[in-house]
Amino acid sequence: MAVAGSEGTTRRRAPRADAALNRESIIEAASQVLAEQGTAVDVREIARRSGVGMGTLYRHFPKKEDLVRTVLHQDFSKWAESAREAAIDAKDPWAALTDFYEQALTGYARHSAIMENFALTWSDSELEGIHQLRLVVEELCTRAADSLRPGVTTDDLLLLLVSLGHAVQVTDKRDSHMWNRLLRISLDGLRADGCEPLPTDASPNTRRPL
Amino acid sequence: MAVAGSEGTTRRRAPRADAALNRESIIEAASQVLAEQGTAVDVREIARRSGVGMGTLYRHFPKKEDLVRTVLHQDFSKWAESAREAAIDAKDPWAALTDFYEQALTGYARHSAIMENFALTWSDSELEGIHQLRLVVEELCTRAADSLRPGVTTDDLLLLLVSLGHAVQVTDKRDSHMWNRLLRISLDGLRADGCEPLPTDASPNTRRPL
Amino acid sequence: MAVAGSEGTTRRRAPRADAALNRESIIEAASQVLAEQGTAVDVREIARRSGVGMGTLYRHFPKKEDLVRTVLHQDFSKWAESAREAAIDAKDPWAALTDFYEQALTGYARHSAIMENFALTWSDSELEGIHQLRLVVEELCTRAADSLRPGVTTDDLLLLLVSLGHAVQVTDKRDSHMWNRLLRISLDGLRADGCEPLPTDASPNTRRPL
Amino acid sequence: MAVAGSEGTTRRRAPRADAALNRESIIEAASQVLAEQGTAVDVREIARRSGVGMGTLYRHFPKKEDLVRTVLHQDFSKWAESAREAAIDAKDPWAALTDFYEQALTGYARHSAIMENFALTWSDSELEGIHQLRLVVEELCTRAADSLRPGVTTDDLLLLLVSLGHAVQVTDKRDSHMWNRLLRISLDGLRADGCEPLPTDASPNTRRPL
DNA sequence: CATGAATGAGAATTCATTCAT
DNA sequence: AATGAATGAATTCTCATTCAT
Repeated sequence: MAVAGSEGTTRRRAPRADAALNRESIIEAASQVLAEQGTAVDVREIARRSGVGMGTLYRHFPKKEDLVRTVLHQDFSKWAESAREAAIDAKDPWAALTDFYEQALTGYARHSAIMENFALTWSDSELEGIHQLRLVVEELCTRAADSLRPGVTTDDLLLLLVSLGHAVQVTDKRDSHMWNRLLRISLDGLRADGCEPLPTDASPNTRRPL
Repeated sequence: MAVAGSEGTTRRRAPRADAALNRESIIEAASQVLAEQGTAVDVREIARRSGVGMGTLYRHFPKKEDLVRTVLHQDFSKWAESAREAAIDAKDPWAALTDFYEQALTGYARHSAIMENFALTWSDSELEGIHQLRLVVEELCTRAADSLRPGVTTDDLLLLLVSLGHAVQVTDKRDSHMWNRLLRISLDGLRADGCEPLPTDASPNTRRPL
Repeated sequence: MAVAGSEGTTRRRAPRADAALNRESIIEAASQVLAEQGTAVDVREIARRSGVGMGTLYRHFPKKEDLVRTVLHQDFSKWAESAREAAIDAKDPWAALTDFYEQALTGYARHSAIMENFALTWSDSELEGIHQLRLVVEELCTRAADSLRPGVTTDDLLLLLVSLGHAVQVTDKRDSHMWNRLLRISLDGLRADGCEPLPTDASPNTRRPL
Repeated sequence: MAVAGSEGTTRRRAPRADAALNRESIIEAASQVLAEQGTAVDVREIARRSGVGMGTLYRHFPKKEDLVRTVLHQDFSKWAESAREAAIDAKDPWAALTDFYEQALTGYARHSAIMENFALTWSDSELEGIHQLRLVVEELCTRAADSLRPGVTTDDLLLLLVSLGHAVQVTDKRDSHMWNRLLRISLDGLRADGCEPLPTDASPNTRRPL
């Protein structure tokens, strides 16, 4: 296995003794597998797909969690970046926001491990990648402030992303119809048009204020 | 084990009285544990908490799945019922809808296994309990038709519940603030006020139609 | 369960507190079950079929083995008796022998536990029932001495019974054809007609004596 | 476990050399244990005797049945081969047949799992090894046709092997005397000498035809 | 430094036997 | 004395991590 120059199952193996290439192979394979199956994957599946042995994998990442963290860091960053780019091209702040959600939900919401982890850590941003995402949202929030109903915060937008991301995962892969409707609904709810402001501070559990 | 007079975590060891008590202990413990940890729990943890031996547990529920199904069935039904009751007392159809969401999200959205299962099966209602929930939502949807923006379906409302349910799980237990804001946003997005209708049929992946 | 006068699954339950009846129920159920499934049966299956509780069963037979031994004792005796009776009616000693085998193989060779145990203990007759069977065979052997090739012993005839009994178990229940052919072959091999005698004493591992 | 330098029951722990050695250890240990105890063995016993951990065993054989099948396949083939070789050297077709039985019964009839499986599958030859054995018997049957009483089939000879194999298992290991006598008897019954033919086709349950 | 085989602590399930009622 | 629920050790199989080569 891992014959120099030949091709295993998926990835190419370091043709020479360059550890960095191996590391990349592992991360790439792990990203795929984590996206497909979430963090509960068997480490051996990752080793298999990356074309390296278990020993090599564990040399680079002494614990499964180390590898997972690394991959999530990277994938979160890619996610943030792709969504940010989608937002940049928009003609106005509101379009930027909607394009951001479109892209974020289309591109990465099927990444099981991403969503799994996003759900757990969106608020404390322990992962660098999540922090980036938060920064993007923060900027969008600021820029679209005029179109947004008053009181909407970055955390609101992030939680909405978590929430819709889950809706995406839960609906049929070939049918973006369902979650798109939900997105439309939510975005309309975020609009300034005639809606009363959201409460600015802590007033938990309040029923509708009328 | 199950020392007389002492108290385990939850129930008494039911010195013998009736097996029904044990069965209840098991279900109750399982409900707790499933709520906390989802369906991936170790069966032994359930046995431990209910104060019974493995054999007893397996006498009542020959397969782990039997126990899980029983608990989910029961908890889904309780969920549907509690949410329905909250809706009944409302003064108008719209209030019924909002109260329904309030209650549904407050009461059970922390139940990991419930949400886990809801996410997987909300659309096919294989579980009796989910079917009940769907019926409730269906009725609410019909009754609030005037207040809802045109085109909103039962499936939309259910997916919204899945989605917000996840948001609840993801936010701090002692702070309903965050998800409540999201609920407000979503409900406003569902309102008829000046919003264009949602597309009635298949028009997937459309950006905002304007 | 075990309602007086009513009928459970198979057996009747002791209508009054007569332990002897219970004991009989247990033995009869055990006999059935052991015949069907061999000694590896679940004790609960026996309790179920006999209509008594586990406690009662274990009161009568403190160990599974006690019950098994009792049943085997009884069934071996019945076996010996039925085979002996078949032999008694025969018109001559040789016919007695063949009728004995016919009956022995037809009647009990499907009794899994019997055959299982017969295989293990045929030579030391630890069980009373096996001893009876041996006595029957001994007598048949003596009476048919003239028709049997010289040197054939009771042990030969018993081992043949073990051996053919296995053949019966191994062949299709509805086709006695196969094992009947084997029986014919073996019986012919036992006949005096022109065959040299079997070695009288210990000459183990000898190839054909020429 | 598997202390270097010490010796378990059978093999060395194969310090690493090659997994093939371990695989062999496992198969060899399994063969022994299966021979001794039949297919109901505890997998751990096999792991213990081969000096490997459970994980190793399960790496090589993902299911208990895989291991059992592998061992049975191999041992059946060895059996068929050894018996066939014994038959080849014989001076005439009849001697070939008797030598075949001698060898078949001497070599493998103590192998519990072999006989267990042979009993279950002798007629449908699902296992490759059994098929080989059947082919050998078929050839012997054809070649010895002149010496055999008319009507004897391959199935008769196979069932006889099953039957005598059981007799071997049932008799004392150090005394081949007993089953050898039975073999002599059966072989004589198979001879053409003055015996009426066996019924060619279906005439089940017939008593002696006279 | 790479490899992938080996490890062994779990996790689900079964069943002889005990014991509270 | 009868009941059948409760017990828990034993059994098959999995997977993160280590280690010999």
